[in-house]
Amino acid sequence: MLRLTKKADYGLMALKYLAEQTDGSAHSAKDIAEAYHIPPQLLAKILQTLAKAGLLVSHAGTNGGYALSRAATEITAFEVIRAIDGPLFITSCITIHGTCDLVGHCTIKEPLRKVNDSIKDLLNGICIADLIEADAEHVGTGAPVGGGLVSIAV
Amino acid sequence: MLRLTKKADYGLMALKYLAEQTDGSAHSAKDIAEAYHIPPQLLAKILQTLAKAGLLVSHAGTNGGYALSRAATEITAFEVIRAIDGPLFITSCITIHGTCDLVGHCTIKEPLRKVNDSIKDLLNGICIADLIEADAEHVGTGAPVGGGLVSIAV
DNA sequence: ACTATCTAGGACTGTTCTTGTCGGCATTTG
DNA sequence: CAAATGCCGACAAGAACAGTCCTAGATAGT
Repeated sequence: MLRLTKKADYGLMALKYLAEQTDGSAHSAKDIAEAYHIPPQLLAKILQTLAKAGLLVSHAGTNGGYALSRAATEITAFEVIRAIDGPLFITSCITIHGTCDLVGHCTIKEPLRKVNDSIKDLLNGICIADLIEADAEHVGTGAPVGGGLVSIAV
Repeated sequence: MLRLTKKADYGLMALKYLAEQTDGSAHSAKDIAEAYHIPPQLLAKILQTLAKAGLLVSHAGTNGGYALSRAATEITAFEVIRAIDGPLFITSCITIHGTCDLVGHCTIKEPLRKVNDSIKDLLNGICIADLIEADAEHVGTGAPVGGGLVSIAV
């Protein structure tokens, strides 16, 4: 639970891949899929979604493919996840309609909304470029995420 | 996505309910279920799980029921979620075995592990008592969660 | 001792989500 | 035109989730 879908995983990997390519040319879904052993057709879908969300620019035809629409420092993990997996709601109480199955009975909606926002902030503080510098001590670059990136035993 | 299950929701609500009762007596699954219009048998299961996890103490028999095993300030949201939904892994790369479907290919495992830990910290900084003071400005009490509990448009 | 009330826990079912595949169509390059 | 590539909708298998049902054991009150 509290799990990203594989699609979001794949999407992040693909974005990272594109961010690492500095030649400026487009890279096809097939190329990326092969690089990471991801089902090509599935990745194709994901890239299409990301393109529609404006995170990628696409170019059809021979030698076509995808490229980042912005600098890798300007695309956040939150945008990617949101584009692929949809709006982020950690609880069923927080829906698009703002209503809850348990209207009037749910007592944890507000507290959880704050948690929800905190996670959003967290993900918003991480950009694609950060994924590349995986060895850096910090995760966030801009957001006030706080220092406590301590591993807690599961 | 990045969603708590309803069970975890229900569990949190039930814990909050129990934390609000100051009479010290036990409260049955049925009582709580009725208070929140939750399917009684489902809540019963959840409470059993929480009892097995040591977060609740149970008492069978007439006038039996459940009570918190510790102070509401000593039970974190993370414990509840972990007890009900299992270990927290935001990505399939981070598993119990530590292995990834894409062994050797997955490039985002380490960055995401940090995010994972951050979310754990966040949830560990929230206790049942915090759910009650829903109007307080802050969410966390102990963890260095950072100030940015800003709502970001979804 | 009997009964009502409660927890404990297994089995099962229907629904939804996730993952992945297939097939057809549009666009661009050579 | 043909090959490469993106675009899009439909579909299917499997897993996860939500919820129900039934039975057994424990306890308090009478």
